[in-house]
Amino acid sequence: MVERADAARNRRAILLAAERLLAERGVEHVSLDEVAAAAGVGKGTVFRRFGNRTGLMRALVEQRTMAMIEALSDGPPPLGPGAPPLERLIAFLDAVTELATANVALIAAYEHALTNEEHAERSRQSSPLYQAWHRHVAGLIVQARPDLDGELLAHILLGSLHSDLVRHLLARGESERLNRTLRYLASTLLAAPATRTGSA
Amino acid sequence: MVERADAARNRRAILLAAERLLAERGVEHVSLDEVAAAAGVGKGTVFRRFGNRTGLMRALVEQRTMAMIEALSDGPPPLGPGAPPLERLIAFLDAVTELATANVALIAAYEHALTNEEHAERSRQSSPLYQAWHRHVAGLIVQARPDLDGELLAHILLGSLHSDLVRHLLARGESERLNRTLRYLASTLLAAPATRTGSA
DNA sequence: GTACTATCCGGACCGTCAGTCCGTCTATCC
DNA sequence: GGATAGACGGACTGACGGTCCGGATAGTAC
Repeated sequence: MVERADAARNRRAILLAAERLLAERGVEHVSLDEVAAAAGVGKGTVFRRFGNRTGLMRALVEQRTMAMIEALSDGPPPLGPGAPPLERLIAFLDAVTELATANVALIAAYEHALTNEEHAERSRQSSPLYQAWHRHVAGLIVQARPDLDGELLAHILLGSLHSDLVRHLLARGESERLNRTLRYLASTLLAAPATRTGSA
Repeated sequence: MVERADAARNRRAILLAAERLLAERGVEHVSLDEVAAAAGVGKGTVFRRFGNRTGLMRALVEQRTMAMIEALSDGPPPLGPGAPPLERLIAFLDAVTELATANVALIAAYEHALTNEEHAERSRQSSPLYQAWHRHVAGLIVQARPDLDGELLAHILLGSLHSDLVRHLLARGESERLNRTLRYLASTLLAAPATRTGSA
């Protein structure tokens, strides 16, 4: 059964209203009651559509990141397949920094909702979005440097995009600085192993 | 005026109860009502002592980290002053990994409480504990590599201790793996600049 | 021991919010 | 036009963080 027209209309209205409110007030100052009111629907409708607060936030974030995720596997290089690992990694970091920068409020809302979840294995790492990103980065690292712990390093790299830090930097208008350091970090890590003790 | 004996007794009881409950159930399943009940005091007492949820969590965390923070400036090398930067950095990462590993529940509780705070400049980065750590790490990086963005790299390094990730690794009994990769990362970063394009 | 007071105690109370429930309404299909 | 699956909305619930204040008590002075 296809989604009824009124349902589709309401879903759009809710997403739109949520996005607006989230941008206007902070993450913490938007209740689902308000979202419902702003969208001109009942609260029940919000929950029927999105399950819970996290569901709504996830829908918002996915809306903004889907295109990029698809470009990772199907798009043109260097983001998509075809370029050497370091180039792809840098392209990815650029793209993800830009996304994170443009959507701090949204991502903060999503992460926050996640950490408030019940389920044992909540937490950032278990969200499908994060997993897709992580798989990608870990894969690239391992391709270039099979001797490293790509999986863990990918977590650490992605960790620097925690909305906390991004917000901190954005508040001072320094998102470009984040990007520069990430690029540096990536190049240093992927460079051919130096003759040095203590390799991983 | 010195703290009254009953007040001191209650403070200890509350800290103890909170710690126990936090370890038993998860972060999200401990309300201050319960802490009060478990400590055998009224709820008002908890709030008078610690101000709010965050205050209680902070007190718990500080209890566990004070010793290490003092060792950074006053203890023997390599943790304290006297050893070369890389050694000190590695000693610090060892110490902090151990702390984070041993106190995931506590730290998760603290971070979570922080992100629920009202104030604009909440967030991890603004807690005094984090700032002390950050200052230390950033200082060491700059000492060894004045050409790098030590401040930001310090954020990224510390970011890998976000309780999220630590919990993720601990759940699989791999805290030693985290430590190994951090050591590697630190050594690579602090190594003398290679002849490479794209330096920060 | 008594009296006095600064401080603390406890738990009833409040406002807010995520999430549920169910009687009513309506888009869609025939 | 009528039947019905599914959507609608908003009152309701339960939980929680935080406040308040009348009553209790540690500490002190004598």
